[in-house]
Amino acid sequence: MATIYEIAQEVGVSPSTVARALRGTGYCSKEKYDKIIAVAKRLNYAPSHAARSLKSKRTNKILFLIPDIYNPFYFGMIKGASDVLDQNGYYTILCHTRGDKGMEKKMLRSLKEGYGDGMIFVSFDFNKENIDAVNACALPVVLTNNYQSLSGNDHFDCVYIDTFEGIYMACKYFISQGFRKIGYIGGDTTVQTGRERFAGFLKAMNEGNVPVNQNFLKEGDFSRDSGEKSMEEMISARSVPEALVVANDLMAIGALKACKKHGLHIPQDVAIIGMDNTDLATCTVPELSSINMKEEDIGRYAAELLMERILKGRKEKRTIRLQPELFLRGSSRREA
Amino acid sequence: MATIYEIAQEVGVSPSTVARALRGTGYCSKEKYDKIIAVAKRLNYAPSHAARSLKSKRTNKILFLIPDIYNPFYFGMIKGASDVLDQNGYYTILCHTRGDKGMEKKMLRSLKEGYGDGMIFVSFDFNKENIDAVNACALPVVLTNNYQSLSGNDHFDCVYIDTFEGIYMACKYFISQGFRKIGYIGGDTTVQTGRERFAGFLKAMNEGNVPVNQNFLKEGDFSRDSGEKSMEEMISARSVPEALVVANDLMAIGALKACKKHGLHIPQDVAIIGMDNTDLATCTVPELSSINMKEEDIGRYAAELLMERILKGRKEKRTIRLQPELFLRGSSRREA
DNA sequence: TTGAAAGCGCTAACAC
DNA sequence: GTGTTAGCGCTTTCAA
Repeated sequence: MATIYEIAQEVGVSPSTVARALRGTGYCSKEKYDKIIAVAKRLNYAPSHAARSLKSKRTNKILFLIPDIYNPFYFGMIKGASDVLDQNGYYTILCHTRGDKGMEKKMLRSLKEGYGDGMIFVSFDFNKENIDAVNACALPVVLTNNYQSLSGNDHFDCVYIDTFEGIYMACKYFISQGFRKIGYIGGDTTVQTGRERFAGFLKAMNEGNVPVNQNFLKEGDFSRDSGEKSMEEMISARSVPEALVVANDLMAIGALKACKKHGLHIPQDVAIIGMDNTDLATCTVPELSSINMKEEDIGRYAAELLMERILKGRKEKRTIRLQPELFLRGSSRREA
Repeated sequence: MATIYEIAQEVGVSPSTVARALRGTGYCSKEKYDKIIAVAKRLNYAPSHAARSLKSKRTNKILFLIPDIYNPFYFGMIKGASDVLDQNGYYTILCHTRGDKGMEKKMLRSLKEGYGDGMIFVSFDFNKENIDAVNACALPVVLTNNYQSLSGNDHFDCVYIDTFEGIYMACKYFISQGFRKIGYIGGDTTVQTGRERFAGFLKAMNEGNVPVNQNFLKEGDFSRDSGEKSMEEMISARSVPEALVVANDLMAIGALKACKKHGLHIPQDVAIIGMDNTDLATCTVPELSSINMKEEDIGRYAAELLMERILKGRKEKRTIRLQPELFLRGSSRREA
C-alpha cells in the first residue's frame, strides 16, 4: 500500500506537505493540493491505521463484547449503542465472546493494547477475575450489569436493568391473579444473572405468602432446549405448576413447546411469563407475556457514558439503573 | 500505559533486552528475564497494538461484516468462521453494517487501512460499487455470495449456497405434491439475493408447466412484518394460494401468523415452505418446513479460504459452491 | 507556504 | 547475552 512518502516523491513535495493536504489541515497551495490528491487516488492510498493511532493514541473504535449472539436480547442493545456511537464518529466493533472467560480476557487484553478506545462489556457473569482485568485497563469500560468491587477502586461505569425487579413483578402478577402453584425456570444461581432473578422470585413468593414448591423449580442455561427439558421434567414427574415464571424468553418458548407437545393448554393449564420481551415473544401462539428489559436504552446509555469519558474526560464513576416493564399477552391470562 | 523503555529503565537494561524477554524470543539471562517480567507486571504493561502492527504489518484480526444482526441466519455463519479463525490464532471482529452501503464502504476502508488482516464480507447486494471497493483492498476478502466482475480482475474469493437451487427445490416439491396454486413471497428483485431466488421459483413453475398467478406474487424485505403484510394483502384481495414459497424464514413466519389470524389453517388451507432453516422454524406451530442453507459451512469455508491466502499465500481466486437441502416439517404437508 | 526533523512504541539486524 | 540503531508510516512542531 502506498505511503505519503511515495506520494511526496511522485508529486515532488515533502511528506509533510502531503500529510497536510491529505488531512486537509494546515497550509497547502491549491495547485499542489490538487496534484497530491490526484496522485493519492491513483496510487490507491489509504493512511495506515496503525501508524496513525500509534501517533494519535486514538482508534475511533469501541469494542462491544456480547456473550451470546443467538439471543435476540442483545440486538437492541447493539442498535442503541451503535446509534450513539455513529453520531459521535465512533465505530462499533462487535466481539462475540460466547460467555467464555478466556475470550473475554483476550478482548480486554486487546482493549488494553489499544485496539479500541473503550469498551461496552456485556457478560453473564461479572466476578473478581474479569473485573480485575477491567480495572487493569486504563481505557474506559461500561458494564451492562451492576457491579462494585470490594476495594471500591473501580474505574468503570455501569448501566443496568433491575432483573431482580423484573422477575419480582412477574411473580407478583401471578400471585395477584390468584395463582398459588407457581413455578420458576431460572439460570445458574452461581452466576450473577441467575442469582438475582431467582432472588426476585423468592421475594415475591415470600411477600405473597405463597409456599415455594421445590418440584416447580428448575435450572436451565437460558437456551430454548433447557427450557423445554425443564418443562418435560416437571411433566413427566407429574408436578406441573399452574403458573410459570421463566428467566428469559428462549427458555419460556422451550417450556411452551413442551407443554403443547404434551397437550397442556397455555394459559389455561399453565400460564407463562418470560423475560426479555424479544421478537420471539410474538412468534408463538399464544403470544408470550414477557418483561421488557429496555435493551435499546441500555445500549444507548452505555454508549453515552463512554462518550462522556472519552470526549468530555469525565473521571468519576457513574451508574445508571433502569426499570423493567411487564408486557402482558396471551400466555399469562387466567382465562383465555 | 507503560512501555518497554520504562521497563528497561526500571530494570537497568536496554529496551531490546526487554523486548526479547517479553516476547520470549532471543537471548536473555534467567536473572534479567525474571526481573523484567516482574516489573512489566507491576507496571501493568501491555504491548501497543498500534506499534506492533505498524512494524509487523499484521493484526491477527479478521473483520466479519454482517448486514442484519436480527436475522439468525448469520449466527451459524459467525460460529463456523470463528471456530476456524480461533484455531489459527485469529480474532473475529464483527461489524454490523445494517446492509448500509456507506457502512460497508467505511469498514472496507478500515480494512484497507490495515485494521484487520482480511475480511469476510456478507451483504444483501454485491454490485459494482462495493466490489470495486473490495478490489481496491490489497488484503484478502471472501464474499458469501457468488460474484464475478466483468473485468475478471477480481482478487477475492467466494463461498456461497445456491439460493436459486433452494427456492427451485421448494417449488418443485409443491408441484410434485400436486399443488397448482403456488405463491411466492420474495425480496427486492433489483438486488442479487432477491433476483436469484425469484428466478428459482420461475424456473420450477415453468418446468412444471404451472401458470404463474401475479396475484400470488409479493415482494417483501426479508423482515417478518413484510411477510405478514404480503399475506394480509393476498387475504384481503381474496386471492390466496394453496402453497406458498417464501424467500426466508422471517417472512414465512410473518405469513404464517397472518394466515392464523384470519383463520386459515396451515398446511390444510395454505402450505408454506420458508428458507434458511433457522431456529425460528421450529418455534412455530406447526413447525415450518424450510431450506437448510448450510450457514455454518459457509462460515467455515470462508474462514478457510482466508487462512489459505494469509497463511499459505495463495494468490488465485477460489470459489466454493454449496448445495441447499429441503427440511420438511408440518407446515408443508398436503394433509396434516 | 513549505520542508526538516523528531518521535509515537515496537522489532530485528547487527555489532559488541 | 546484551546494547545500538534504524526503521515501520504518520503527525506535528519549528524553522526557513
